[in-house]
Amino acid sequence: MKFEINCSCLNLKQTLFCGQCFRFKEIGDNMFEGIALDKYVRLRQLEKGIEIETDEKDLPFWESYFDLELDYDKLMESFCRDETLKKACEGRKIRVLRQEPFETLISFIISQNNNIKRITGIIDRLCECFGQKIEGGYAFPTPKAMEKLTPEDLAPLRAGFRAKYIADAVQKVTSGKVDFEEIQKMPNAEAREALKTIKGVGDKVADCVLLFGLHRLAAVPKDVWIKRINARYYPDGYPDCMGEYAGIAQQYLFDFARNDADFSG
DNA sequence: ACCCAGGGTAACT
DNA sequence: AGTTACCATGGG
Repeated sequence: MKFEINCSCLNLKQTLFCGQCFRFKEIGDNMFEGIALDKYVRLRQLEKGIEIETDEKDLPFWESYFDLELDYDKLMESFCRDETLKKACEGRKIRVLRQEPFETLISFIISQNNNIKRITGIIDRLCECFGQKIEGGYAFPTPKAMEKLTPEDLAPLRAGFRAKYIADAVQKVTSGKVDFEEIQKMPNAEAREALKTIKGVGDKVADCVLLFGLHRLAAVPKDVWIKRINARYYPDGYPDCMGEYAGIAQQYLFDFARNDADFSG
């Protein structure tokens, strides 16, 4: 069934392809399809919102996924008090999605020292090999479905040295040593340390899981692009207007750095 | 052939 | 505490 949703600040193309999620494709003019966890969806960009094509029972899932409750107009107004951030927000309507923690963890372990195109390919193969077949493709594999996998079993993914990290992450999650419900109760610094007990998870990947998987909007993953932004524009730290939403600001700065800002010199 | 990619680890000073 | 080689793979 198709549902029209009115909402501000949601450009699908920008939101789905800004490096926070890896399972969507553009299938036509302003048309997209993809899978999150075990749910397939088709999306269309409207002038003042989006059209969601999905089973009626899954509509609340997708409304939550796009975090439609959060007032981005108010946020943008605040961000624009900073000159650099104002430039970064110009022409961008990106929402930070509410993704599932395990899928986010595995995805961003794969992301380390890697590029978005290849990350997407590895995740595609992961889902085809170990995920359940569903309408439109393959679900992201559950921790249980991956429980016994060794790094050798993961060889078909061609994830390179990250295979052993994936295996350790699965082991920590299935054993309960890493428990997302417990981590969600912790303050940011403590939650980050808990995630870092996983092999191959450092500050950056942990912050990605906090921001994209646990919706901790103050978390700022510092990848190479954000480091360039920080060195040039924020050598003395971030302005107050980012506040508790610095993670969202970060997503605009990241896309700005990759597409608009000139870092040639 | 060389360099880089939404980094982290281990082994050094 | 701060640097550095190395880790697989694929694209420019």
